[in-house]
Amino acid sequence: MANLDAAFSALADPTRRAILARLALGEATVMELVEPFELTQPAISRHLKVLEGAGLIVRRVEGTKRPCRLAPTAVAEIDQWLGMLRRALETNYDRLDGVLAAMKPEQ
Amino acid sequence: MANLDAAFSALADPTRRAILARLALGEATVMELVEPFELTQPAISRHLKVLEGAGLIVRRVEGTKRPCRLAPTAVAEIDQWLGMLRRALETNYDRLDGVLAAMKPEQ
DNA sequence: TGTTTATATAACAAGTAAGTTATATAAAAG
DNA sequence: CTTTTATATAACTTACTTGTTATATAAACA
Repeated sequence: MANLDAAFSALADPTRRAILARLALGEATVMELVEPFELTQPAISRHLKVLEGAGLIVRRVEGTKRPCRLAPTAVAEIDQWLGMLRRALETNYDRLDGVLAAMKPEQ
Repeated sequence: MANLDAAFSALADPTRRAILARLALGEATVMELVEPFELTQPAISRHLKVLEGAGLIVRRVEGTKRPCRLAPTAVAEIDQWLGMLRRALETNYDRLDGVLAAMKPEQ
């Protein structure tokens, strides 16, 4: 699961999360993604490269433009891994509930 | 949501994800967490500090030991943020389905 | 009390990340 | 064909990360 490194690492940056949030509203070109940020175009281009490398976005070629949109696969992978933690936390809660329930009568 | 930076960043490291996977099986002390890795104790101690800072684990004091266990809050936060992407991807799929459905008759 | 055990911290080296400016490329427009 | 527009890449700087070894602290034990 080497790709989780890239996916989580990509999501660790607030600019990249903001880009994903923007793409959640629909496709956007590089310049459209540059506009809302106080960053240069090369900086955004590199963020997009990171997101693409992590499988979080895909791009198509449209003349000189490169419209980006969300890709589905990485999120599914992340969800799957987090599911392990979720289940463990639920189990631990159940265990705690059990402990508390067992303690109640004596109190 | 400044904590998402810390949470995703913490999850980006495979050693830290392995530690979390171990803690999903139950509480463990620092030395118990060092054992399965080819890393020194200070390295693991720092990983644990990162995980704690991200709200992914909590520790209690038990004599000279510091048993660690999973903390629930951060995973919930992450899930919440990913929910935004999930919903967007579903919507985009629906949209694509719509487009494909609209195309079918003409083909 | 002196030693061992469990953990944390400091100091440092090497690698990676994220920003910048300058420049390259290639399609579009005139 | 020349210019503009959209994007990518290179070179560089600064800062952070992750590992190491050496050392500190404090509880447990003998």
